[in-house]
Amino acid sequence: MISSVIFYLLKKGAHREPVRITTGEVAEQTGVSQQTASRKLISLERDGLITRVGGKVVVTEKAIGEARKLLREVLDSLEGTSLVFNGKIVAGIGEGAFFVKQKKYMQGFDKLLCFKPFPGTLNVSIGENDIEKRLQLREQKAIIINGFKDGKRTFGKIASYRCAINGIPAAVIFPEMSVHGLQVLEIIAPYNLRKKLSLSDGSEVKVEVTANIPC
Amino acid sequence: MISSVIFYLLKKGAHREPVRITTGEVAEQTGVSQQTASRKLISLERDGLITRVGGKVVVTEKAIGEARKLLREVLDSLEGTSLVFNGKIVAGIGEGAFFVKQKKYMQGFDKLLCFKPFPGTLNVSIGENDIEKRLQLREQKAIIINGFKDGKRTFGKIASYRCAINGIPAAVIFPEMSVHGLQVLEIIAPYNLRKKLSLSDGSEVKVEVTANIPC
DNA sequence: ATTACTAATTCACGAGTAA
DNA sequence: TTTACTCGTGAATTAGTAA
Repeated sequence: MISSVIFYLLKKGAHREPVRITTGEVAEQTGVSQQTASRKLISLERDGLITRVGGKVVVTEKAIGEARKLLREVLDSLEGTSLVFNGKIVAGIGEGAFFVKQKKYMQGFDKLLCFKPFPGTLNVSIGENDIEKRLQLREQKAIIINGFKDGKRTFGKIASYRCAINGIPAAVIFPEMSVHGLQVLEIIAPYNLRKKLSLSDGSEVKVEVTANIPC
Repeated sequence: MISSVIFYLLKKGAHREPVRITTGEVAEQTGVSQQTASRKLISLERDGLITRVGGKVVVTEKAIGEARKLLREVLDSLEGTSLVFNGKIVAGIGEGAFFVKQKKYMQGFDKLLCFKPFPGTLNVSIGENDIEKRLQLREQKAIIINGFKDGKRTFGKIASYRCAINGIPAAVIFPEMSVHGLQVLEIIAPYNLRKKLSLSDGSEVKVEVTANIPC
């Protein structure tokens, strides 16, 4: 478990190289006695979170990974995450509109994204370089629009994130059962974006996705 | 003191609005009993880190500030901080060269920045918009080159950060007793940057400063 | 100087439970 | 349901100290 002792060691740069750190110093900085600091370092070492050689301390990869994950999660929630994609408009097959129009989805969008989308999706093909960012995005906490059943057909849930396309508020959606691969972002907005932004197939657009930010 | 309970609350977005969070939930997520979670929330409330109204929890500004500070510090150390300045070359008064040439400083640069600088400084005037970033930079942990006394004269310490100017490794220095204001960044590098980058007064350059990153 | 053991102590914990 | 009280227990902490 990542403790304040690990945070202190990381602040000291003990993840890059062995750093001379005494138990007394840790004690003072984390508000415990020297003996407790000693015990904590021993137990961190036993748990494989640090290694010690000759009074110098190194934080292990394991601990670095855990710490980074925790910090990222909290900081993303605290400050939001912004990812910018550059892409080009590509033609859809009209399938998007059918899904977006579904009443239950509409209700979900209105409630969770705070707008009623225009019945249609704008497909943006992102560059090779942005695929990595796309994967990063999917690690962010999404706004989930629940799926539902409609007699014969099942409509899966939709993960979404608020975004701005060329500065206009919108949302990027990742339907559970998407027909699109990693290359295409599906965008919905309160209006017909093609008209509003005068877009046609091949137009270049900038999509700035902001995760972990409220309406 | 910022605890894992605060982190959990922040992940839940309890810094933006009151969030319904039960003691049982906190207990489960932080690996303690419901009773302990209850006690911890009570003590957080007593310490003014959270407030509770009708089962909903909000994290106070005080706690948010502390958490942000801690997270930033650790994350900066872990991942380094990168700040990009755009600026223009301006003429110096030759004073920089005199200081940089001092043997003691030279030794310090070589040891801490891992290069022997060309005896001269390149002055980059940054835009209005970048002043804020400059202040941000000075909050980062600097590489400190110690000052010294030379009989009559006192040479103050120099704070420095590694950087890349138009992609070339260099360092930006902030002498304790600088003649420059907030507008000008002083750059040193292993070579004559004016020649190497074919710069003249007024040339536009990009300076990417990377703090908290080793040589 | 620093580390970490043992012994004494405390105070944090979970169980049980009332509201 | 959830919260938070009391109480008994022991794990975690500090003091003292040896190495």
